[in-house]
Amino acid sequence: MSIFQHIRAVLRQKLEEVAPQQGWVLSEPLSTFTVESPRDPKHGDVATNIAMVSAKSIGQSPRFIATILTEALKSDTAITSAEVAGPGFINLRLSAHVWHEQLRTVLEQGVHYGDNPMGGGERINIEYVSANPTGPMHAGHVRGAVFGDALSNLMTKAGYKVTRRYYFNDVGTQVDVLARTVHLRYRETWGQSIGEIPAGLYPGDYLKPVAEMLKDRDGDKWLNKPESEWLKPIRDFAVAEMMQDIKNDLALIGIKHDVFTNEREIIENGTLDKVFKLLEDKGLIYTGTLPPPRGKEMEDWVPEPLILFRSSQFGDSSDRPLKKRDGHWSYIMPDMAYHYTMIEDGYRLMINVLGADHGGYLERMRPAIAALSDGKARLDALFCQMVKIFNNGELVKLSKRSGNIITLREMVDQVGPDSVRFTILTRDFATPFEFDFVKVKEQSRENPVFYIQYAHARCCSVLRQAKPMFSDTEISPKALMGQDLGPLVAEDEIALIRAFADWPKVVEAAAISREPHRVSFYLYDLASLFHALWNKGKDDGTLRFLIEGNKPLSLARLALVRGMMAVIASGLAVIGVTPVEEMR
RNA sequence: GACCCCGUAGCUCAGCUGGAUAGAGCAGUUGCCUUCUAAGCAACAGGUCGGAGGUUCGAAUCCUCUCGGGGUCGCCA
Repeated sequence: MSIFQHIRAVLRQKLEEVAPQQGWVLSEPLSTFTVESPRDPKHGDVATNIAMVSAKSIGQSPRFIATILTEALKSDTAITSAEVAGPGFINLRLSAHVWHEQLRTVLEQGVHYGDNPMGGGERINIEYVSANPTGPMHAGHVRGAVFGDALSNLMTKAGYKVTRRYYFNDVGTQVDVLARTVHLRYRETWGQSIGEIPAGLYPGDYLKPVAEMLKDRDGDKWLNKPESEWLKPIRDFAVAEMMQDIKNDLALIGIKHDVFTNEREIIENGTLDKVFKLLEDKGLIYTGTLPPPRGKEMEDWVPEPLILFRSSQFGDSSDRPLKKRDGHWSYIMPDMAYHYTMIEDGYRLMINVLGADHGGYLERMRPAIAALSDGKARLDALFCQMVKIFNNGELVKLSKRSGNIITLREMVDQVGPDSVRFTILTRDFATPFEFDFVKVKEQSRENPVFYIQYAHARCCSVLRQAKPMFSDTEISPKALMGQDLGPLVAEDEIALIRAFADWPKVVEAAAISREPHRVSFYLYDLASLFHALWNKGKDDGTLRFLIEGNKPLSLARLALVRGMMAVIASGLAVIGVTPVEEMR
């Protein structure tokens, strides 16, 4: 049980004890009060607003209730002082012993410290990136990619069994355009003059290597053949190559998916037909004509009867066509089948990380999932807001059409993977993100991520110093757990342990709100406490971690250093950054 | 016509499900390396939290309205 849970239980118990004596009637069960470590250390180790929250139902002033409670609390052995403050807060100080036990817990659990059981081992699916294989990873993909990856780490830490999934469309217009462009580049490799890339095909040079590989594999086989013969084989080849490129690019920032699901397979293995039949059997499909969309000029709008899904029965603003006028499936049909495979597989929660430009997706897909799972499965979408790229204050217009893109590879080459990840993960995903290439490059050496890594490196440095000092003593975390931690009494030392105690709460809150950036800020604050402590040791020799001739104190402080390393490592694992042993 | 996101220091952003004097980094000013790595520390300066109402012990946070910026509203993906 964590310190906060313990205090919580004590508070509730004391209140229930005191209430009958005072003639208070507790009309509702108390659960909304908070128990937290206050920002201002003057406010004690732990603060609670229980008196203020319960004031109304009790019918007494918050300060009066708080005064009664503080008297009762003083009998608890973990609590050394309790006082009323401000409008009715109760500020508690806890015995050093409580904090020493907390540190032992950290040492015992290591990188698993902060793991939370809230997920209960439930399998969830997190889909992210999911760019179609028609071009390289670029700046626009990076945010969702890093966010999705960190969210997966976070949810794993919070006790979920996460499948990291990439879903891509390898059917339809886009991949046909890909194939045609590759064929053009292929002709180019044979010395044919192709001129400018025609409008409608993909510009940029990135398909040249693909064409070269095609030439190596197939020779001149497709040179003078009609499109009907080469379209399919070249498409399959190009899609496979592009997916490989994407995987390689993602690996540059440490991203690896567990499962790749593609549209073609879902169509070819009959899942799509099965889903269609299923909806038909449920009476959710009919033929009808939709009104033209609102608020948008539609020049080519032709009212025509189409096969529709009754999604308005499930909260959608309109029914949705499953087939286009030309008879092909509309994109939502394979997507519905894709989600059906996951429902069949037992997933009840699916999280999709999308760009803000996919705003309408959730409204369309949720009804289908409700229908296909009889309301048992749920899709959540997290919309990462747009990334605007600036170059020294000037907005860079990115467009795939003109071939003006900044690739993921360029970003990583110039800024480094850790800085890229950390910069993205110090923003709420819902906040529009301005990424100034020049500034981030300039600041890459002073990126806050190094501040955190530096704290870890300093810990390692202390350990290196300690080894010769204590050549006869084991200084592993497990061994240090058994040390007497009594010498840890300094205010700043206890403050650090207090911060350790916050970590599990940060994990939980971040997981509930799906906000991995909270982890970044927590780690930064933690590192700040450590650096301050370190520098105090420079001013005052008695505060150094290792004190020559005082082994009990040094070993106790080594335990603190080990604890720091464990929490930093535990947090950086969520961010996806490796803790370093030294800064170079 | 409807929906979503954002508006906090000169700049980039935090502010945990309503809490105590609104925070950090960068930029600016000033100190600190004979001592575990100065990629660090300490301090100064910088704000009508877009605006107006409301809810209550208490609002940057919740509600309504409003202004500004971005996104979406297709049989496109």
